[in-house]
Order: sequence, then C-alpha cells, then structure tokens
Amino acid sequence: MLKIDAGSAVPVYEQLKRQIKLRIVSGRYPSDHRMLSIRQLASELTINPNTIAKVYRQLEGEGFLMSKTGSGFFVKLEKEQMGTTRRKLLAELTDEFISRVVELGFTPDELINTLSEKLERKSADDQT
Amino acid sequence: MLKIDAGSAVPVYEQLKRQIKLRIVSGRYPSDHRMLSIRQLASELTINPNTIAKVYRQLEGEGFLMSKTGSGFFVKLEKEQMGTTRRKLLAELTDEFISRVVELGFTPDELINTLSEKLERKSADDQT
Amino acid sequence: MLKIDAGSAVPVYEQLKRQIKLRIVSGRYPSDHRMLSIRQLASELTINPNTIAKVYRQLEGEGFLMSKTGSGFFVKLEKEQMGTTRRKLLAELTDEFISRVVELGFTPDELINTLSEKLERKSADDQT
Amino acid sequence: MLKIDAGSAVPVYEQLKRQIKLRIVSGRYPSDHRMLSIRQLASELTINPNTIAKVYRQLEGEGFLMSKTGSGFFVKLEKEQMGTTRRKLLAELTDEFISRVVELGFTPDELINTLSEKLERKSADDQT
DNA sequence: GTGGTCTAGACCACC
DNA sequence: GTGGTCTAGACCACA
Repeated sequence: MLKIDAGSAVPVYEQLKRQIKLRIVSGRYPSDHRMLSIRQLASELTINPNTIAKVYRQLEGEGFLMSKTGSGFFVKLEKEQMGTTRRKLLAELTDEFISRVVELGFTPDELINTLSEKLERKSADDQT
Repeated sequence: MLKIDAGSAVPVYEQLKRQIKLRIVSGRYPSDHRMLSIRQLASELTINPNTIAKVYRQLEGEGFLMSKTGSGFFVKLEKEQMGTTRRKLLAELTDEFISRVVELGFTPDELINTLSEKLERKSADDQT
Repeated sequence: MLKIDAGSAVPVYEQLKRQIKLRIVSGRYPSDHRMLSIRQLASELTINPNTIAKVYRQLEGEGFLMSKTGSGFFVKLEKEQMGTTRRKLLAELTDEFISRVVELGFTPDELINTLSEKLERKSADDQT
Repeated sequence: MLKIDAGSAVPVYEQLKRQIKLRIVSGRYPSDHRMLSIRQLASELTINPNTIAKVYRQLEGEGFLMSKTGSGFFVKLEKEQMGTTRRKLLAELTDEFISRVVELGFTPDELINTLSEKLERKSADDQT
C-alpha cells in the first residue's frame, strides 16, 4: 500500500511520485502492469482525484507510465531500463549530497567516515 | 561576495541562509562581525529587502546572529560552537541522504562505492 | 487484417475509421462488400464491441457504409465516388497541414522544400 | 493578444500552448521576457487560472519557460535554439502529414502538386 | 467504467 | 503581489 504523510513538507503528489517510481524501478510494478484507476487510488488514500491525476500525468511525462484513455494507466518501463534508471536516481542523489557537503568544507575522508559510521549504527539498530 | 542563482529551484532566502551560515561556521565571519545592513545587501544582490530581513531574522532565531536595534545584525557564534555546529550540519545532511537512498534498496556497500568513485573523479577534475 | 496500435495517441475508434475508409476508397472493399459483424471484428481485434459499433455507425453517417437490419453492414460507396472521395480526403489533410505550418511563419518555398526532401529520403529508405 | 476559440475541439490549454510557443519561437517573446502573471492572463481571457497554470507548467517542462516563485514566469529559449526549434516543429508536422497521406496511397508527385496548387491559390487570395 | 478538460476557490510559501 | 498545492465537483470523450 502507498502511504502519504499529510503533515510532511514534501507535497503529497511528490511523495506519491517517489513511491510509485520506486516500485516501478524495483520491478514490483512490472511493465504493462495496470495502475489503480485515478478514482480508486484517490478514494483509498482519501486524496482528491486531481492530485492523483497530476502524479500519473507527470510520471507519464517522465516515461514511467502510459495512459490509455478509457482503460487506465499502465507501467511502461522496460526491464533493461530498470537498472539504468535505478543507478541514475542514485547518481543524482549522490551528486546533490556531495555538492552540499563540500560547501561545508569537509574533506572526502571525513565524509566517507561519517557515512560509514552512520551505516554501521543503522545496521546494528535494524538487527535489534 | 554572496551569490544568488535566480534560476535555481532552491528559494533565494534558502540559498542566502546556507551561504551565510557556512561563512559563520567556517570562521570567515567571526563572532561580533557586523553583517551588511539589510538595505546594502539587498541592493548588492538586487534582491527584495524583505527577503534579506527574513534571512537575518531566521538566522537570529537559529542562534547564528544577534540584532542590536538601530545598529544592525552581528555574528553571535562562539568559537567553541563552530566545530560542533559544522558536524551537526553534516550529520543532518548525511541522515537525509541515507534515508532516501535506502528507499531505493541499495546496499551500504554500493552506496559507499558510488560515493568514493564520485569523490575521486571530483578531485581529479579539480586538479585539472 | 486491420491493425490497432493500443499505445497510440489516436483513439482506437479513429484508427479503425481511417483504415476502413481507406480500404473502401481504394477499392479493396468494393460496393456491397459485407463487413465483418461487430462481434467478429471485436473479438479478432480484442476490442470492445461498443467501439466497433460506434465506428460502423459513424461510417454509415458519412455515407461509406449501409446497415441492413439483421444481416449486417455493407459498403455503399459507388465506383464513381471513389476518386472524388479520395481527393477530398487529401484536400482536407493538406489544408489542415498548410494552416498549421503557415502559423509558424514559414514561406511556401521552405514548405515545399522540406516536403520534397522528406519524400526523397523516404523513397530511398523504402528501396533499401 | 492571445485568442481562444471556446467552441473548438482543440482544448483551450492546447490552443494557448501553441500560440505562446509560436511567439517564443518566432522571437516575439524574447529570452527573459516576463510572461503575464497567471492571474492577469486568466482574467484577460476570462479563463480559469488553473488552466493558465497548466499551460505555463507544461511549457516549462518543454523548456520554453522558467518559473521563479514569487516573481513570475520567464521565457527561457536561447536565440540559437529558436531556429532549431522552429525547424523541428516543421519537421514534426510534415512527417505526420506525409504518413497520413501515404496511407491514402497518393504518390509523392500528386502530393506536391496538390500542395503547390493550394499554396498558389492561397497567395492569390491573400493579395485580394 | 476509464481518463481529459475546465471551473471555483482555499491556503501556503516566496519575493 | 507572485507561483504552488490541494480540494470539490462538473462535463466530455473513449472503451
């Protein structure tokens, strides 16, 4: 199930986009998978249909979905593209992270150390 | 000089806040340093004075600046706090980065590899 | 066989109409030719029968088909009309094309040049 | 002034997009030109602001406009890109035209003849 | 039933 | 003032 945090600063439509993109890229929604209809998803999430439509239309524009008027939205991403897209998303996030951190004047070593530390703590927490 | 990218998705006031915070935390603006007046800075950056005022007020709220009515804004951060604050900012950015990347289902190893790669390339580019 | 491209922006019923009209105008479906029944065609193309019915009804309205209740749809176009109709269709398409291109401020010469070029390339490709 | 034909089959937002794109591509709206605000344009055309917003957002997505929150939408297309974009639009329209006409089984010669004829008539009419 | 367009109007952040 | 998000609901075309 998709989940929306109404209190978040991130707009609802952006939260939805990320989650759906994620499921497509990870293969959970395979190519040609039929998405829930705008109205269905809207009522399940108690969100206005227009907001869902916006999400679907944008994902269509980005090449993840395809609309067939009268029959619904369908996942479009080819299997071969999945890995590429996933890596592309990672690269974008990493670049953004680096540029912001470098601004603070940290050295690459400090950066990697902090990251490793946090990841270790995290995996320890997850096991607990 | 502070620089604003009008085309950026990041709001002007946010760009300004980051840059000023950075200069304070790195010691470039020492404690008791007098900031440019709202009007001066506004005209230098050709930005609305209200925006500058908002930035100064928020930095005051976060403990980086102090206003003395009638004579302007002054840097407030003590030397001892500098390192702490810097590390705190790094920790925040790192946490945010990790949580978003973990969503994509990448392993810690992949993450560190990608990051190291990008940092190496970057340092190579910088030397050129 | 008629072919439907489900992914196309052109609605299914429009694709069908064009193809059938084409076959009538080109003489491939002669006058009094009996069209496939709505159900047959619908199952062959795996398309909703309502859509086929709509197509037949519209073609009837435009004078290409004739329905005989209880026995199906029949091609109605007389041989003499074929050439006229074909030319009329071309004229419509050409007019629409010209008006949209003129909007962009291109001169008649530019237009004809681009068109000739593309046609030459096309015939070259087709031979390959 | 931009003009909307409410009775047309072409959606309002599509009519608007074409006209604005046209003016940008033809240089009538130069780079950095500030567009009318969403609300202003909406009231001038007696159209809902949401519709204008949709148009502007889509043109932003296609690289013709840029939004600066709080100060408006600005034309983004560089001079160098103008010619290219204009030619690209022509190429698209021409390709679509050819493919639809070829379906009808006309020869390239017939096609060019019809087009030339119509253009001649048109220029004669325009002089009258 | 599906998506697509459009309206009306609220509330927010930004400048 | 500006754009950005979201809601509510109408009406249409398509399958």
